[in-house]
Amino acid sequence: MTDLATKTRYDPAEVEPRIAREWLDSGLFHPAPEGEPEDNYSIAIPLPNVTGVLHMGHALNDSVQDCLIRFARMRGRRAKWILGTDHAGIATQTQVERALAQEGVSREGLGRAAFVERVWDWRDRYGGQIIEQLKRLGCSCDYDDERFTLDDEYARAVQHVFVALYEKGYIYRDRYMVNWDPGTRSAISDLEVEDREVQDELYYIDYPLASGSGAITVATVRPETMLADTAIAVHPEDDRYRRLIGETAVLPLVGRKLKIIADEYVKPEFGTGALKITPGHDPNDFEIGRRHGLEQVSVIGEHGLLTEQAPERFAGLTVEQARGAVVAELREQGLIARTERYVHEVPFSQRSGERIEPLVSLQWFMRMDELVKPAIEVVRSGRVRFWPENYTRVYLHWMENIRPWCISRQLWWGHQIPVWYRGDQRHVAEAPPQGEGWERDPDVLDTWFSSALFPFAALGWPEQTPQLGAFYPTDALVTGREIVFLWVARMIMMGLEFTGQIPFTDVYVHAIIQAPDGRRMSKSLGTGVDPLALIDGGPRPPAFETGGEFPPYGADAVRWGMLAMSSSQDVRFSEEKLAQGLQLTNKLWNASRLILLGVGEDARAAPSPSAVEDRWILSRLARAREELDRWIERYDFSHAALGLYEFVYGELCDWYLELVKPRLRAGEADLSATLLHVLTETLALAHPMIPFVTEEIYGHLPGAEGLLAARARGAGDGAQVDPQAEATLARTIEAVQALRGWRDFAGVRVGASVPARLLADGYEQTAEHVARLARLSLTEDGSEPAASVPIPGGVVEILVSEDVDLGAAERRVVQERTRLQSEIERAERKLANEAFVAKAPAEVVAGEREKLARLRSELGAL
RNA sequence: GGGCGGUUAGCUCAGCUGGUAGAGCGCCUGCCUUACAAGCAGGAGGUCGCCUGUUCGAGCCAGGCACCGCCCA
Repeated sequence: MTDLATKTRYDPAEVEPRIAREWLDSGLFHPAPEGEPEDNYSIAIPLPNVTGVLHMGHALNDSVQDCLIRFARMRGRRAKWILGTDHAGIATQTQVERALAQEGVSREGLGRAAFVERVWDWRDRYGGQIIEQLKRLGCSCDYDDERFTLDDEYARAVQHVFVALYEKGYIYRDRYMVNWDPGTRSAISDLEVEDREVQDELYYIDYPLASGSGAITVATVRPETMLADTAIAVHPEDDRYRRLIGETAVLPLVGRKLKIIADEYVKPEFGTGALKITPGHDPNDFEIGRRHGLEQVSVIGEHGLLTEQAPERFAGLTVEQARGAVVAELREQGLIARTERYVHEVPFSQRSGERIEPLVSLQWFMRMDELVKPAIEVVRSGRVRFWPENYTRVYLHWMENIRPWCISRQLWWGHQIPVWYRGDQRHVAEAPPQGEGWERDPDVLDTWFSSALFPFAALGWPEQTPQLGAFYPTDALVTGREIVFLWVARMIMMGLEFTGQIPFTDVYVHAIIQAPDGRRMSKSLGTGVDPLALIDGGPRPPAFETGGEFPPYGADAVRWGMLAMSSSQDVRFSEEKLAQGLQLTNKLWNASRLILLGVGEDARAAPSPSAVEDRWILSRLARAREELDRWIERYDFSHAALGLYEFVYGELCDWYLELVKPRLRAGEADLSATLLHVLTETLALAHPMIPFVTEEIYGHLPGAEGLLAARARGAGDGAQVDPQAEATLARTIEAVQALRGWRDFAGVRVGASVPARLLADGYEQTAEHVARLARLSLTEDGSEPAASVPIPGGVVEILVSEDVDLGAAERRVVQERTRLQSEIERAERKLANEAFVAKAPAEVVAGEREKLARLRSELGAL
C-alpha cells in the first residue's frame, strides 16, 4: 500500500494494477444468478468487435456503463454487466485475409474449412485485447461470464431464431436488388451504406427510334449499364415526349428493342427528361421495372466484371473498362450528343470504402413489418424510454418506414445459414438433414442478426437458465447513436418476439467525442485518440496542435473526463477535462492525507457534529448525494461529474477542511469521527466515476473493511439538510471572500493580521472563522476605522494600522460606492416603471425592493 | 429533398418553468501559508451568430436569415 505520509501526489500507475487485481479476485463483478430482474441491475455491453481495440467512443461508452453499474451496486443491487465480443463477420474476415495475403495465401486457395480455422486461431491469439483494455479502464464487467457470438451455445440460439422466423414466414429467399460491395464481395445492408458526393460525367446518349424518325436522348452517369437497359421512361405529363409513349427505341451497341413508357418517377427537368431504365443495376429502375413488368438484365456480375449477358466483346471487362469501351463505341457511332460535369451523391460501402454496385441477386431477407409493430408499441407507450427523449421520434420514424432486411452475407466467417438444398428440395432446420447429396447454403448471416439476440442469448436463452431468470430484462442500454437502428431497434424486436419481454427499459444515447476539428475522430485523418495513451501517457495524434506526449492521466482522470464531456450534444475532445479529472483525484488524495494523518489510529467514522461547520458539511454532503443521484438517474453524467468536483473543491476542501484545521490539530475526537465519516461518504459518492483512487484511499481508512466497491453508500449516516447551518456558513463564506478581496485591493501584506471590528449579525458561531480565514485580529477598540467592508448582515471596520494603505483603501471605497450607486439606480429605475410594478409577479417586485433597501444600507455603511 | 441539433469568455462547455450571465483551462497579480505548486488567494475578460417580434422584462419564447454538424431519403 502507498505510503500516505510521503506521497504528496496520487500515482495512478502504482495504484491501478494493484486495485484492479483486488477487484477481480474479489468475485464482486460476478454476481450469483439470484433474485428478480426488477431488483437486480444489469446492462448488456455494446458488443465490442473481436478485432477491435479501445477507441474514444468505447472510453466514453464504457465509463458511462461502469458508472451506472457501480452506482447500482453501491445502492445494494445485484449488478451484472453482461460481457461479450462480436465475431464481426466482414471486419474479421478482412483482417485475416489481409494477414494471409502477406503469406501469399488467398482465402479461396485455402478453402473454407481451413480458412475458418485460421480465423479462430487469429481470434484466440488477438481477440482478447479489448477485454484487457476494459480492465485497465476499471470496468466492472462480469469477466467470468464472457460470451462470443460464435460460441456453440450462442450459435444454437441464432439457428433457433432463424428457423423459427423462417417457419413463421418472416425469413424468405428472393431475387432482389441489394447493395453489392465489390470490396468485400458481399451484399451489405442499407445501413452499412453511406452516400458521398462525387463528381461524375453526365453522358447524353441518343437512342434511335425504331420508326427511323430520329432519336430520343437520355442522360446517364453510368453509360456502361446501358447494356442492360430494358426501357426508356418519360414523365406522363411531359409534352416533349407524350407522342413517343408506347413507341420503341433501339438500344445502341446491343440492338434490343426498348419500349418508351410513362412513369411519374421521372423528373422532367433532369437531363433530357427521358430516363434509360436498367432494372438490373439501379434500385429506382428496379422498382420501375417491377411496376411495368420489365425484363431484368444483369450485365455486371458479383465480382464487378461484365457478364456474358453483355455483348461478347464486353464480357469479362471491369466496370471501369466497360465504361471506357462503351463510351468509345458510342462516340464512334456519333451517339454521344454531349457530356457535362455532374456532382451528385453516390452510395459507398462503409466496410470497404468502395462504390456500391446495385445488383439483383438471390439473397435471404427478413420481413420486418410484423416484428416492428410491438417494438413501436413499447416505445410509444414509454415501456422503453430513450434518453435524451428526442431519439424516440428518430426511432419511431425509422421503424414506421422499415424495409425488409437483407440478412445473408457472402462471407465464410459467421453463422452459416441453416438451410440445405438438394435439387428442388430445401431443408431448413437447426440440424443437418439425413441422407446424401445435401448441400448447405454457403452464405452466413449478417453479424447484426446474431448481436440482436445478445441481451438474452448471452444469458443462455433459449434455455431458461438461472442467469436469464435473474438478469433479463436488463435495465439500460448505453450506446452512440450510430447503432440505434443497426442494433438497438433490432434487439427490441427480437427481444419481444422471442422472450416476450423488452430487452431493456432505458436506452441512453450518448454524445460523440469529436476531434478538435469538430468532426468525428478518424484514424486515417490522424485525429483518433487512443484511450490507453491517455491512461499511461503516449503520443498525441499528429493532427493535434499541441503535439508531444500526453502525460499519464490514469484511468480515473480519463473516466471522469469522459463523463464530464458527455453532455447531451456532441462535444469536442477536451484534454483540459482530463487534466481536471487528474486534479480531482489528486485533490481527494491530499485531502485524505490531511484527514488520515490528522486523526488517531483508533478513530472511527461516525457523524458527530459538534460545531456549526460540522452540521454544515453533513448538510452539504446530503445535498450533494441527492443531486448526484438525480443526475445519474437521468443519465446526466456531465453534471454529475462536475457536481462531484464542485463538492470536493468548493465545499469540502476549500471551506470545511480549512475551517476545522485548528480543531484537527487539537485532536478533537468528535471531529475525527465526523471527518472520517464525511471522507468515507465522499469516496462512496465519487467511486462510480473514479473508482481507483477512491478504492485506494478507502484501504487506508482506519477500521475500513472489505472493498469500497462493495460498500453500500450513505448507510446509516444521519446526514441531513440543515438550512440554519447552511445560512450561517453561506454568510461566513461570503464575508471571508469580501474581506479577502478588500485586502488584496487595499494592498495589505499577505501575512499581516489586521485589527478590525466585526459589526454584523449572524456571526455568533463563526466570528473566529472569519477572523482566521480573513486574517483579522478582532478587537472592541473604539479607534477610528480606516475602511469599512460590507459583509452580509453588517460591516467589518478595518482599523488604522501600518499594514493598511489608506490611499488604496480610500480608492476601494470610491469604487465600491460607484458600483453600489449604479446598482441602486438600476433598481430604482425598475421600480419606477409602473408597468413593472403592475405586471411583474409580486415576489419579483418585493425582491427588487429588498435588494434596493440592502444596497442603500450598504452604501450608508460605507 | 425531409428532419434533428448547434452557434454563450481566448479554448472546451454549463445555464431548470423568461427576472441584471457561470465552470474548467488559458491570461494577469500575489503567495513554496505544515494536505495538495498537478497547490492556495485575488482579479481581468462576454451587444449570449444576425434581424424582427411577443413581454413590464428575452441567452431562454415566436418568425426569418446566416454559418457548422448529424440523421433519413
